[in-house]
Amino acid sequence: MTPQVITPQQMQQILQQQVLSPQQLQVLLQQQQALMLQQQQLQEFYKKQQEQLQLQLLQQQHAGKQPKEQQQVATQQLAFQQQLLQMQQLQQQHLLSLQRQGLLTIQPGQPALPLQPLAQGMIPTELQQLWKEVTSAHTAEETTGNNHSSLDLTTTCVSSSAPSKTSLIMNPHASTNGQLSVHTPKRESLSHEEHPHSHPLYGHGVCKWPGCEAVCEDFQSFLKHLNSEHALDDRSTAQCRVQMQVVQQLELQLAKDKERLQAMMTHLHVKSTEPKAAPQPLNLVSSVTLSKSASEASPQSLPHTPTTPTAPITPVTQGPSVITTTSMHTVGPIRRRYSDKYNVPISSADIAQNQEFYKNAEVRPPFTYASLIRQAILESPEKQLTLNEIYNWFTRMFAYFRRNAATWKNAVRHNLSLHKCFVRVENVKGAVWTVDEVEFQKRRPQKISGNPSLIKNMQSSHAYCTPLNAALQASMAENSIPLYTTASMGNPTLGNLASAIREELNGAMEHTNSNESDSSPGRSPMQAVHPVHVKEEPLDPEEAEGPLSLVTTANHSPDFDHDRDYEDEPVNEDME
DNA sequence: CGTAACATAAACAACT
DNA sequence: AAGTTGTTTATGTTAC
Repeated sequence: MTPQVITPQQMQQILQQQVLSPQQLQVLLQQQQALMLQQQQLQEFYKKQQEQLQLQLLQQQHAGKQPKEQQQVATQQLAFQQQLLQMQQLQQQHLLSLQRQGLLTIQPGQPALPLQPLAQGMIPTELQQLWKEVTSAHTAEETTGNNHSSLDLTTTCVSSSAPSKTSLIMNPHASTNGQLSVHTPKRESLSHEEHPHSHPLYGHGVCKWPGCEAVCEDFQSFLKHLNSEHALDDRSTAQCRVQMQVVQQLELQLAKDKERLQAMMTHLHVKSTEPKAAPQPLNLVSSVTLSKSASEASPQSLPHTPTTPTAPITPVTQGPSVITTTSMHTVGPIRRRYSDKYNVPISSADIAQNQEFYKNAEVRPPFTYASLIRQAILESPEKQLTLNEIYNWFTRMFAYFRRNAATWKNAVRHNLSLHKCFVRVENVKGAVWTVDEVEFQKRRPQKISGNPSLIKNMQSSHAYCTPLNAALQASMAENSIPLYTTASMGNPTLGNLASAIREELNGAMEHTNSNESDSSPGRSPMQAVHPVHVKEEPLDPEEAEGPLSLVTTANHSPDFDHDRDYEDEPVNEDME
């Protein structure tokens, strides 16, 4: 199983050279919309057929179930399914073409993970750089009215959260399918070519910048507004980023719906025409470049093999199970080395979400050893693990750590010893390691480079604002905290985004809290263990400091079976 | 450029 | 004796 992942480098390439180009973004959006339309047509078509079938079945029943008629129905069904498949193949071709253009970065069934670095992996400065490029290109083309429809997408997206009666027929969880065809992209694109005064961010006298909706009497005033209100600043940059993620979200949604369709057809016994057994991996490279050890460890992972079985994680299909695999202890800092540029902070939700991915793909997790160790310990029922149990957690949860055992085990031990936040507790049978949460939080780096005040304002409001707004605001606020694309969950889209964002925001708050409270007293009393061996520490005067909220907020997803088989089945560690 | 955080390697001791 | 566990030192990388 060769993980199909985009290397960070590729991501950046894509980001810098392709995705963010206004023209290409436009193309992407158009195609996206076209796809959505297709999807809807497909579904409607499907629905009709379904109704017909049912009708016929009913008639048959009344007529007394003659085998002949049943045969007829069967053939009809087959024909129908073939049609469906044809359409789907069309769609797939479309997707493939998108990929070839570098515009589409995901595949149905593709892991969510590779996407995240794409969106998240931009540090503010990079983003600004990119944004500069975009805006310069944008202004250059503004007169020709070229790029467009970002908000269309947004609105489309929003509307998609309404339940679709179409999909309800087959799947109560289906929520987005039929609703996406709000626009006819062709018309829009045409009008853009022809009317220099049309602008993707301007429509119906309103600025369509996400979250803006300022009324602009004419195009001129709109331009003025655009330049004044949406100039290059942190906010706009963040909003742009959010928009990217909205797009990604939609892509994921599409992938998911396709898969759903697949399942539906499968359910209806369409085994004959076996469509796509495996989603074609796009020409992604497994991210072996994440570290040198990884590259030497897995020399086999080469791209260009579209035959590779499906990517290990398909959170798209996995539903909530993927997410619930970890309680939401906020994972700490992220690894910096090698690829840190491309994956800035990732929340615990990320770790949870991508668990399936890391379990199977030999990709180096972007988290620090300390974070992982802590995660392992916190996941345990007793909040304590022996060294060996920690090892086992590593190997169980991360394919990457099934190699080079000597190296990373040493690192684990080293981290355990080095960091004050890990406390060794003598037990009846040996010693276990626990986490001093306060220490851990203390240790967390100041990842928030943006304006913390904004975040604060955010917190009060984020809970109830619309998901998209939440996304925007959150992104505005964080600047360095990613909104990850929620690729999983049965009923995804914005709701998930919202929760994801909430999660992120909490993370953000934690960051700020821990920063701010660095000088404030109040240590968490939660340390119930009795460290036998206390590490010498400088005993800073400000040592007493404890963001209590950190501890309490670290509990987002209670419905997690903590120790589902986590008890150390001896894992095959070094399998090299 | 200095510093902090991190990864990695390795020496070494204590223990099993 | 060999492996495990834990501590410590050293060095290099990266971000800030």
